[in-house]
Amino acid sequence: MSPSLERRDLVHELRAKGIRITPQRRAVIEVIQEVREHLDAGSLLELARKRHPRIDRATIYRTIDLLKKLRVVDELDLMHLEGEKHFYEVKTVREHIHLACFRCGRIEEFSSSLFEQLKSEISREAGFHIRVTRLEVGGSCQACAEKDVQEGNR
Amino acid sequence: MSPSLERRDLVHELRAKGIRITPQRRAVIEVIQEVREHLDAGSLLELARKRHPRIDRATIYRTIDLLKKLRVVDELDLMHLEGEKHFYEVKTVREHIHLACFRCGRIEEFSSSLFEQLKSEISREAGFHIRVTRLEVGGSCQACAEKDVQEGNR
DNA sequence: CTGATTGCAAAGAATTTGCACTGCT
DNA sequence: AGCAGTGCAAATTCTTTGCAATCAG
Repeated sequence: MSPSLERRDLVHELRAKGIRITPQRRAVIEVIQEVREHLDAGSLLELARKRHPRIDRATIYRTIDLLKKLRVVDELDLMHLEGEKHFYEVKTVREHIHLACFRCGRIEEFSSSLFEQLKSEISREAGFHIRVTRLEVGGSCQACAEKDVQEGNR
Repeated sequence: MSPSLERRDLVHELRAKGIRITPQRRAVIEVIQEVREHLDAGSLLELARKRHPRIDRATIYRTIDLLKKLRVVDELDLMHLEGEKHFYEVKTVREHIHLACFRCGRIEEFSSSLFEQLKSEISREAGFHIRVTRLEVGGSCQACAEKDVQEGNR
């Protein structure tokens, strides 16, 4: 129920920026901050409704849009493991990579200084001003890779 | 009109694998091989119809699926610059990164040995067996980054 | 010949929009 | 009080599916 320690208090942060905080927005923001899994719009709606029962789908999407524009959340596709939904997570200090297992569906997170180096290289060599990056990797997680071998898949 | 030199002849490659080559599939494959831009299902349909006028939307999607499963094409989101379409490209020897400019919409490609190193690191350290990766970067391309500064955006 | 592939039409999933009403600051 | 934000319902966009007819090998 309490926000994880390493995460900032988004509600205050946004209010300080002059963003209007409605109960609906508060509900969405709290859910997205407190739930560790990656949420799609549907589950976000479901969870936000526990706090603010009359909240509508449209408000969820509008709030997500707002948070994306403010750059406080990242949008993920997670390799479209389950349809074409998008998933959302609060931006972390260090960006991380998502490893999606096609076999068991688990999502692992991975971060690496090589990724940071790669991003600097991109800015430097392509003269590209990076606002957001998304690195998704699909394949088999360790456990499933072993099963693949046993079963002769690969 | 002629396929670019560095690309293999997919039709023969697939037939060798026992894949049935229909005129519809041939049309889709030829288009995807010959056109340099990233195509979404809609433009793929339009272009494939020039070769095989009665081809249907469903066949496009089914063929894309087939090619994805055979791992001869990659699916891209290109940062959802224009809606939620997906884009397709024939897999290249070396995977590359797509840089999407939010301002002018241009897509640049970038490849780097750091990316290859990062992928090895992921397999090694996470024990993850990588099948496909997608690295997309959004921001401002060189030209637009300059305009951003001039206009005080940033 | 025969099962894989296709076109068609309809359904489905995710997201967006127009508009009158509500409520934050 | 004023205007940004909301709920509702309908619309849009992209993709998938069921089924009878067709065709590649």
